[in-house]
Amino acid sequence: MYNKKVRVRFAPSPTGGLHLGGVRTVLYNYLFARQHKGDFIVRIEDTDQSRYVPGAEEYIFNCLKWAGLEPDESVIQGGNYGPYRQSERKPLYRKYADQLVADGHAYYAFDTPAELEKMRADFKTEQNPSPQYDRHIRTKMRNSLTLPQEEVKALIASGTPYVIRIKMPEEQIVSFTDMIRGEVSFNTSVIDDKVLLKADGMPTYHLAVVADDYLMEITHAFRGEEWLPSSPVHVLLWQYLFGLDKMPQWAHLPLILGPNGKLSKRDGAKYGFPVFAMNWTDPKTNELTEGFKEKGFLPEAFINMLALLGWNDGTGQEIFTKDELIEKFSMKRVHSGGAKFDYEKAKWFNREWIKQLEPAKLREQVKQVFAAANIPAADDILLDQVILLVKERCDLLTDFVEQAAFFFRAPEAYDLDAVKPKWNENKSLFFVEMIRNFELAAVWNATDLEHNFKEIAAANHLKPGEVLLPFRIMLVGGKFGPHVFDIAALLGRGETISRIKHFLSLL
RNA sequence: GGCCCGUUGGUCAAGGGGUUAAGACGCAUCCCUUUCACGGAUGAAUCACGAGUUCGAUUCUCGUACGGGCUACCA
Repeated sequence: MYNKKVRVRFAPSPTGGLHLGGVRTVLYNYLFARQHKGDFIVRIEDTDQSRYVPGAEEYIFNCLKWAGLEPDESVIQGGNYGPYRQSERKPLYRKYADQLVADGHAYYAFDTPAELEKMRADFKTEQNPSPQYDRHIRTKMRNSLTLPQEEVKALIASGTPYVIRIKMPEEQIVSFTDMIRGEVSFNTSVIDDKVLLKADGMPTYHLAVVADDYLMEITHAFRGEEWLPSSPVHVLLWQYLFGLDKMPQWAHLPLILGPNGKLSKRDGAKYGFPVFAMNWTDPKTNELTEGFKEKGFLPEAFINMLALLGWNDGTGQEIFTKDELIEKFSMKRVHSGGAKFDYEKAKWFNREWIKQLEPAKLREQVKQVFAAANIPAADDILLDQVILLVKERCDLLTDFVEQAAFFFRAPEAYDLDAVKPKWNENKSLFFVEMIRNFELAAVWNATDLEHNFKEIAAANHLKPGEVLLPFRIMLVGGKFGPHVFDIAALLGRGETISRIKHFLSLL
């Protein structure tokens, strides 16, 4: 299908938590690479040194590892196209910027931040609330287009800080074919002269993404829709530097929206659902933002849910394994419109995955959740039986605590209100007799337990319903859980009897 | 303000000239279950609006409205 080996990249900026949309971008990259037997690269876009956040890079890789979307090449795996951190590639970019200047596609600009600020203030009107450094303004600024050549040379020689800006051509239509939305075009007259190389010698995203995609032989570039407005800059740079025929195919992914528009970090706290893949603690403020992992999501469910947020295979199938996604994913079937994230649906995906996964596949994750809640569950065989019994009533892995804690320790509280009002001497006598019966029972399984229980109830002129709920509360503490005799069977004779005795003493 | 992208039930969405406009989540009712769930059944609920093209537009074109994104020496 493609004559070159497919190479895609995810290029995060390590400035904080990894958001839903980011993981979905990773996913689509990953699926596309796997489907085409290509390479998936992670390149760290850390050209803004002022936004450096310690730990963010490591955090991103931890998230990818958890989600099962690990790259083939990155700062971790290495590769033949390194370094994979743009800050370490700094010397590479300058020559491209210089070449653009030499070819007349870019120029030096000496305006200080204060001067730029003044420009924006001076030219700001109601009609134009955010003036651009564009073809009109650049004639009024201090740059190599307006200054005499000697002065430019002198300024550079004296070490005056400067940036290199692209010189946007006039009245040119720049267009390209986006894999998701078809042909997209822009008029260069309304685009400003973006900075390509900053005063500190670092490239901006615009230069870096083009140079690195070229150097790393990227064939397909997928990124969020928020990049669409700057894509003409990138197309022009490709044209000037490397030729349009070498440019990767672009796909601008639709945005994932929150309940009130763009999904922001704050939405998580506000609406009670996570936005990050994993817990993220801001090193400056120490503020913790909860992640899907810690909230109790399975990675299988998480990527399944993300894959369907903007894509579907057209058949109505919603539950997909990673391998199925690799086989069936298609960029052409990705929606062009943004999708509002629905936490209820996300939980449904998780519930489906919990239901269909074998207890052994759930065991380690349930153990972690139990450990965090101080629930002693050392016996794997017992744990697997418990998981099997309760998993269909769990949306999240953390629900296992509530649903299964009573298997491992006696209830801390009892729903006495559900029992007391209807309690009587007859019921007390029944349970005393049940204790005797349990003590003498030859076998201990759910079927026989239930049989005996009902028989004795009948002999005591009690309807099963009158004593079933009290029995449940004795064992569980509340009105929930699997079939009560399954619980008793798993709890064992000693524990069952002891819980009945304890409860009777409370009445 | 300008530019760009988008718009099928509350949400995710199939369908791309003629359909009773799929399906899923959620919601409601019922069945199953002497708990809570699972499961099953049923139901309410959708083509933003206006023109045009056409014998016929949810589907194609153009406007309008609405939503979103971008508009930094951030990515």
